[in-house]
Amino acid sequence: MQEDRKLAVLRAIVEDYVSTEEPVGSKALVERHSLGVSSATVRNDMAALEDEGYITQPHTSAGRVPTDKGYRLFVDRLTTVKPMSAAEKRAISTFLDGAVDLDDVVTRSVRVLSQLTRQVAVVQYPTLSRSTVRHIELVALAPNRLLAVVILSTGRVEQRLVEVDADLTDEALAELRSLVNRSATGEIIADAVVALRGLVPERDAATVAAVVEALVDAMSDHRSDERIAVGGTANLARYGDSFDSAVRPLLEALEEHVVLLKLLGEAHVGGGVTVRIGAEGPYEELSSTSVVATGYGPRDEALATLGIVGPTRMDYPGTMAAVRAVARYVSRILDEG
Amino acid sequence: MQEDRKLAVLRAIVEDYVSTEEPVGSKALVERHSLGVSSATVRNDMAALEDEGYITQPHTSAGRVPTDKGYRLFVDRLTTVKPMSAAEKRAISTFLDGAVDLDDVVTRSVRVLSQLTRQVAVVQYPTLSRSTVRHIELVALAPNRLLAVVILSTGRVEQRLVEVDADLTDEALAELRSLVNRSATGEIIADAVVALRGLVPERDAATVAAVVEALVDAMSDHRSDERIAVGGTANLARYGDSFDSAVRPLLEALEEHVVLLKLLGEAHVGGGVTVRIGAEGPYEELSSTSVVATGYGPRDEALATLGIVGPTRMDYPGTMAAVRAVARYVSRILDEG
DNA sequence: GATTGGCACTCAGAAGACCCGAGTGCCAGA
DNA sequence: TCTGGCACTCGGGTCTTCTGAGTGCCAATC
Repeated sequence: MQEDRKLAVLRAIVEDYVSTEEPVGSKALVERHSLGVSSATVRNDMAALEDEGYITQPHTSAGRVPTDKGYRLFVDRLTTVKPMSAAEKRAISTFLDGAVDLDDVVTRSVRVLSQLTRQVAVVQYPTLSRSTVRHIELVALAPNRLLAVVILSTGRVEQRLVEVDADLTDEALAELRSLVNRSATGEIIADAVVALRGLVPERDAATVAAVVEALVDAMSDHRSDERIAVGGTANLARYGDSFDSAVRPLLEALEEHVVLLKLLGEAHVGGGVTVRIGAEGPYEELSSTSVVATGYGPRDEALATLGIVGPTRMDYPGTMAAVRAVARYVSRILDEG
Repeated sequence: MQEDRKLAVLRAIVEDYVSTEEPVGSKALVERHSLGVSSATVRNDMAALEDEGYITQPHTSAGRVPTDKGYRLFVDRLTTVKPMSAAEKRAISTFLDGAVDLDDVVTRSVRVLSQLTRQVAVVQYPTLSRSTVRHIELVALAPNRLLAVVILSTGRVEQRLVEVDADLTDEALAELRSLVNRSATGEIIADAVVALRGLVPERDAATVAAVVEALVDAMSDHRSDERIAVGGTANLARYGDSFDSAVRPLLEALEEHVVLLKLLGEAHVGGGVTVRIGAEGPYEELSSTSVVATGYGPRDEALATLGIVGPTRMDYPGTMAAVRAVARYVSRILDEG
């Protein structure tokens, strides 16, 4: 028995099952793929593949279906990520180029990704942690009330209202503004927080403290770390069968951004596309869903993660290509912005 | 035949059908409600109600189900919006009080609303159109690059990057800043746009024009008008039956924010809760979904709309109460902020 | 005139019987 | 090692039967 033919059979099974959504039998296989052998031979190979745990039959006298292990082998060894067509590339870049700000980039990424893959797309907003402070602005809204705005290198803008006890003159505000900017501008978040906390004001101590607290709060706000955009949920309607078992927990996971972040979080920094198949992950309710994700960010720093969530029965090569392509374009845009 | 007993029968049918999800028969009705008459009498009433189009039977020899018209009558005449329990009120207010900024208020509203009603909640971000400009800030990021930040009375902050041809000195920037603030601060958006466009700069005409364009763009940006938060989609899993016919179009509508806005848009300004039942709306695919919505905003200005989307078969009194309560609390918070 | 008990009628959906054919495993022969 | 052949399995479609909830209507009663 030839080892590589066995792999060819596995590949054929995965491809057929993904496109037809039905268990594939030996006869159908030899008809649709030119394997050069008879169905009986294929049956022998299939029996071997089943012994090794790569495929399984839902019931006797039915065709075979890939197992998680089978998909894993397929993804790891039988897949060459096929490049996107020129038209698709153009579509991605022109669509993303139209974005007006960071939020819009994320929104558009979700959209393009879900449309390309026809799956549920998930894009994490760039995290604060590695970005640097570009500028801090203090705006007086009323004599005893001001708005602290932090502008980060990623283009993210965080704001906080600050109530102060003593009324501030414009001069005092200007002085304060330059004070905090001297300490924080150009620093990465963590250092900026330390520098701000270490400030020893000459006067207006209470006011400075209040402002610093607001700034620190804005910078270390975990809410923004956890911000996530989800799109393409309408694609869930294509699940059709297995509604309760698959869609319900998935919808719940999509609402629970913490869960989503954990799922995405497994994506490695090293530029590659990470694939988690079915029950490989920690959530047994999501045992029939896969995650395809990758990091993105300017200058190949993986500031955040994006990807898609879909049924284990999905077109992995195409999906991986789309995820990778979108991540690259987004990264490039962040580079320029 | 007594007219008010007929209405009591209709009410009983709606209530039973909503709770059991099954067509209700005459016998079950007299058992569960103390109507004081026999099932035969109820049958007569039901026949009359059916003639008038308030109820219908899915097939002969099945119980009755309310029609859209039946729900409409129920909502209009048989419902007294029951007040929320003290505990629920407390839950709403404490949860919403924890919000740190406008976006957070919206996010939390969606969450609390979907949990209270166990439906899909939709909250529109406060529109710009009626808000006023509180302050404009210009921040130099580089000599020929600046960030224009517009702060509105609703607490919304819009920002735009501006590239300018000539390098700007700090003095020139300060002058420009005070110029645009003199024209726009305190004005409602529409007037501010006119004022800014009418500026005749003494020098740096190209720069001023670029900044003004960015500001106008930020203020009249329809994207923000159309921003919407959606939550509780996991509740769709409870639809169970009628998956394709109901959930798919609904998921699509939830993705298409324009459609959602139209649905919500029907909510009147006049403080009341608006209910659109089934096919009353313009989208025939959503003929089995209802929308319960109301406006909200500070000082009873309806700046935006919030509400829920769910199956026609829903608990209208409870849902209407929840929508109203959340709208009130959000309005109050906007009042204070 | 409104209400009620009685009764014949209807029909969706559950339960069971049946059949078909796709697919398998295995074996003997090439 | 591969192939053709053959007996076997069994999920799922189809058809039939049966049951009971629910109806409509009528004559009797209040």
